[in-house]
Amino acid sequence: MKPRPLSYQEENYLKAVLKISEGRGKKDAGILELSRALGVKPPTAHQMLKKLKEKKLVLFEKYGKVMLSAGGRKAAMALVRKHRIWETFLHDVLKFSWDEVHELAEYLEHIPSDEIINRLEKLLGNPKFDPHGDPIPDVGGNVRPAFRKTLSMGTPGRNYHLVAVSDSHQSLLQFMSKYNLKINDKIKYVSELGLDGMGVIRVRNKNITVGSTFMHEVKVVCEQCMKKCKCPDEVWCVV
Amino acid sequence: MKPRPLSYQEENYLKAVLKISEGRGKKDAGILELSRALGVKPPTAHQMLKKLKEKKLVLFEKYGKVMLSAGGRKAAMALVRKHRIWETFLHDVLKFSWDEVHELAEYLEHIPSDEIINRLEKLLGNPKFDPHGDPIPDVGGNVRPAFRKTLSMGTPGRNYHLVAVSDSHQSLLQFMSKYNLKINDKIKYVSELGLDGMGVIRVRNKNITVGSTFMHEVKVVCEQCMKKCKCPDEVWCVV
DNA sequence: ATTAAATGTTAGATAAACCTAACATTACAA
DNA sequence: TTGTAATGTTAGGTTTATCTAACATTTAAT
Ligand SMILES: [Mn+2]
Ligand SMILES: [Mn+2]
Ligand SMILES: [Mn+2]
Ligand SMILES: [Mn+2]
Repeated sequence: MKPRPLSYQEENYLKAVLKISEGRGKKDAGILELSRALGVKPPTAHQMLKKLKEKKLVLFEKYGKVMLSAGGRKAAMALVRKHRIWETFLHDVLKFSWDEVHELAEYLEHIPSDEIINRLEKLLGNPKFDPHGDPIPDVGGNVRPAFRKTLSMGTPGRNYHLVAVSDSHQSLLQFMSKYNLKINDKIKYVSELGLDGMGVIRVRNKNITVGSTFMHEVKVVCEQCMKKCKCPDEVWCVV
Repeated sequence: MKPRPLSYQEENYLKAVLKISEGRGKKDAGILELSRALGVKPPTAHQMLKKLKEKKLVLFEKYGKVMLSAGGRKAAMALVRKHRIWETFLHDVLKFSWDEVHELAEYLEHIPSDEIINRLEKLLGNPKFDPHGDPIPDVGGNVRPAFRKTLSMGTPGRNYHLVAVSDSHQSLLQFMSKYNLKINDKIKYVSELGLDGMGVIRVRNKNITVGSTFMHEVKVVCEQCMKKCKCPDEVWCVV
């Protein structure tokens, strides 16, 4: 077995930098955020990031923030592509539920083969989105920009399309299964409750009271924007 | 991500002990053989085997040979099952050729999920053999005993069924593709050439001269034994 | 029975990825 | 503007899996 170009952990760190630095309007990542996301202590993340800087995969100055280099971004995107194609395979072909696929894909994404991924993609009919509604990068690492906001950023009274959910929040995913909420459902943001960030939504003529996690993790696009995005508060999310 | 019960390498060592100790009539494995099979130096293998002995996965006395404990054998068999089911998936569903699947399965076999394997098995129609003709252990880790010998152990003049090939010998697998030789082909062992272990076989009314690797790596069952195995020189192979 | 070759063991070193404890810098709020 | 909280850095240690060099035992051939 030939040595991998990047270690298992190097890949995970690059993916974490991508997720944090390009999430909800941000453009760089701090060591502390990274260490939390990766479940390690700050000095561990710091050491790894210094190594990735040596390898020219990240841009990172002393006491500064971290960004991906072109090469680092390409590697991270390749990982996201693998992750989402595996999730789609597990969901569509092996019939795992959407709260089960993320954890398994965390392992499968590190299998060092682009060819498996390309063949799976074809087998699945070239899907553009994974089971959680997140866009699947193409072979070149490009994602079609996905504009969306969290429900908590929405305006009570308006109609939205539920386009994506957090892929790693098990209990949220199970809550949604229970109420039969799915990607692409039309939902109305009825009202804010003003208590613990809760709110009320209306789906298929039934009101559902949802909690703070739902409000912050579920991503929506407002009806007008389905055709032409122009709301200033909808953010491009890669991950 | 929860810690694995066994590390990636511990799994590989157990599989190597299984392959060597239960291959062609043997019942234990030496440190030197193991180190060669694993591509490490003898002290490395020695150290790991001591650790596996602590964990009660192998039986191993000072200056003695290595055998699997019941627990170690179960873990090793689980790995072989995963390996062969992944190989079958890659071959049957993703259409990889039989010389490509082994290397990829070396990675996939370590994905820590029994459920993926069970669902793949069902998807594939509960196959009993992998693309190289090797038997797939069931959920309990049992393999149906497979009696077979190498062509070099055969008798010139007799008819055989080609039942299995080495899964890791790329050039042999490519040679066989070239001559359109497949699992389950009926072949006649025409003659021994007495030079470099070469021989001549006859398949579909055409003679093919084959080399030493072919003679030693291709496994066959003689026609009579297809129904009832009784040749004393046919050996039970798990791996 | 002796000796040489093959095989196995020990000791000590290294690299990767993690840790804790202590220290340094930056950000921001009073 | 200055002090505290948040964030980042350094130093030094641990574990796992690897290595080399030296030594010990077993096996097999003379
Ligand atoms: Mn995911
Ligand atoms: Mn996803
Ligand atoms: Mn194989
Ligand atoms: Mn095989």
